[in-house]
Amino acid sequence: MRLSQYFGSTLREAPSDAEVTSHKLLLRAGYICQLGAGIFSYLHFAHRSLTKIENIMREEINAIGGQEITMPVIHPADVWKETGRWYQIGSEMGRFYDKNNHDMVLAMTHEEVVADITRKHVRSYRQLPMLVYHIQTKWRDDPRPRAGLIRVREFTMKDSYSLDRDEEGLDKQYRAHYQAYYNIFHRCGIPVVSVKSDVGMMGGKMAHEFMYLTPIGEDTLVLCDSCGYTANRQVAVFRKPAAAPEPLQEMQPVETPHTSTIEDLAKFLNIPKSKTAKAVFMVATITEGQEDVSKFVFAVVRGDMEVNETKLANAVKAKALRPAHEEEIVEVGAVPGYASPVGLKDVLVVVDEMVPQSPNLVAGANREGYHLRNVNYGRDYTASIVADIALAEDGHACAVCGSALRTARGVEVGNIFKLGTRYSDALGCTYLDENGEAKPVIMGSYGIGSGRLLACVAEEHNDAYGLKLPITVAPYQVHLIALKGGEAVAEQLYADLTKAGIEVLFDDREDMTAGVRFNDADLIGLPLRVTVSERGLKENQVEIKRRASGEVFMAALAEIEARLKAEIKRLEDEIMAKVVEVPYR
RNA sequence: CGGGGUGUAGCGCAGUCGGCCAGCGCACCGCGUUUGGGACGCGGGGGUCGGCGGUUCAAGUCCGCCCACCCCGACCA
Repeated sequence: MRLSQYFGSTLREAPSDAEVTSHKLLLRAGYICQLGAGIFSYLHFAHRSLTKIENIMREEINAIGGQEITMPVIHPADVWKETGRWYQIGSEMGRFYDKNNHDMVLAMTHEEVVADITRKHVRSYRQLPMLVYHIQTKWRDDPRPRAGLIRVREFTMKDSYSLDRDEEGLDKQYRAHYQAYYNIFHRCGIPVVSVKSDVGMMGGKMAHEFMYLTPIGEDTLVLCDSCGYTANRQVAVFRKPAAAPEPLQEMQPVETPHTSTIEDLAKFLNIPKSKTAKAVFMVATITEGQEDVSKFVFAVVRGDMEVNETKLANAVKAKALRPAHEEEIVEVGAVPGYASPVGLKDVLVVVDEMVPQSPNLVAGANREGYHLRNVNYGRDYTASIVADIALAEDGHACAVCGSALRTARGVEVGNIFKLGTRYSDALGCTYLDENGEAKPVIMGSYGIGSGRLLACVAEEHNDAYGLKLPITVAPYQVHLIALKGGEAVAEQLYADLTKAGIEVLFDDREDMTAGVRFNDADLIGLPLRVTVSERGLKENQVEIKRRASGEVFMAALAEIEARLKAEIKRLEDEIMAKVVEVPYR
């Protein structure tokens, strides 16, 4: 590729819209061009990098038995109605009508379509197990696209779907993906950690997310450095400190003016926050039969903890959960700031498992300016549900080994789900087993967003001058620069090296100073730079620079092809050394 | 959806107490000089000032409505 012909251009300054590093650099280096919120064109550099990333995914998924297919981007709504997701998913789904006024859907994922193909073609246990995948455009009308390619509305995803006869088969394919995903990310040059995660809108039983750790991440992870426990904070468990047993005391009101927060209350009564009960009010949307109903949820955790809304939503099987408005709180008879379940009726009370084990807590009196001392679960009130609904925080004890947990931010670059029979049941995917008995196909689904992955690679590999892409992801291997007096030789090198199978980007632009060329090379971030100049040619040499380390050395013109091939091999070996087996957890 | 911000040339910005032809830097075009880390001189081109409506002798500037984009939150396989 000749840089003079590039469709796009480098920018000295990033557009003011861009805030995160990967976004700024990908724009400035001419990789991407934004069309609308969360909608991008991928110019040739990005296109080539994405192709490389996608080919890595192909290799790894092929290696575990995947067969590549292509499924449509536009679906008739019928299949989505059959699985119910047409009704469950809100504004995130792109919907429109075709010319006959039929409901249509822009694909946001492909479980429905895979299940449809399965019910039409899979008959016998002899056809299983099966693994199919495709690399396809998705549309998710995210409420808030952000951070360049990190969170977009239109994106390309590699998604695989496993079909199995039984749980053992599913588990095997799930674990195969687990390792294949690590391989993919390592080959792209980014470190990731896998965490246990919530199943969300996919439904199903078990899921892992693959997280690239970065402060710009929007998920919070909980990690144990001691035993390796990792989880998305949404589902993270921790060992809750047991309260010392003590005899139950008699419940009695206490006047506590201006203590509408746990902080103030603990200070006013001079007790630890763990001796109080915190009330949190939410309104849940719960599906009952065909209908969605709103339910007021009164959640109680110990005062030293926060409510985990995902855990709470799962505990009440809610489809959605939002904080209650003040009027709604008053309506059920509670007093904000001084609330407790004591004395309330006909309210869905969810209590964290720690609360019944903590005797003699201070809780609200449902009366402005008053609390109750020595409130005890079972004696003074009961709950509809007792469950783990507490949020894991920095310093909490690891549930597995007891060491202190740590939180970190991450970007979800991939996920794997054990779906089970949710889609098979809904769409009627069955096979006949050896006994001629019809059984539901067991499914799994596994996704990686390629654009988001590219953004994370850019986020990981850059410096003040620009990108420093790994050889496996960079759009070209070599950035060839001709300085004054080196033009003719550079032309020849461009032809020779390209012919030798080396991917060369040739800066053949006229009337550019050396500074501009070097700066653009640093910005675009190819792993190797070759400079041909009068100065070097006097000694029959050209200069090679390693972008990642900044090392510079001269090479004889006659040996340049061999030297570059050796450099490329070295860079590839460096990456492959990171591709190792990762213990499953 | 709630809160905040921004919209003036391809990019970054000034101009916003209403007042001539709307400016600056970079980029772009032409000529010349330069050429190992974002050169210099001379000469150019490029704007429905986000849109619509209003106030006014006069609107980039004031008022109203709308749109787009960014950030925080809600939401999110």
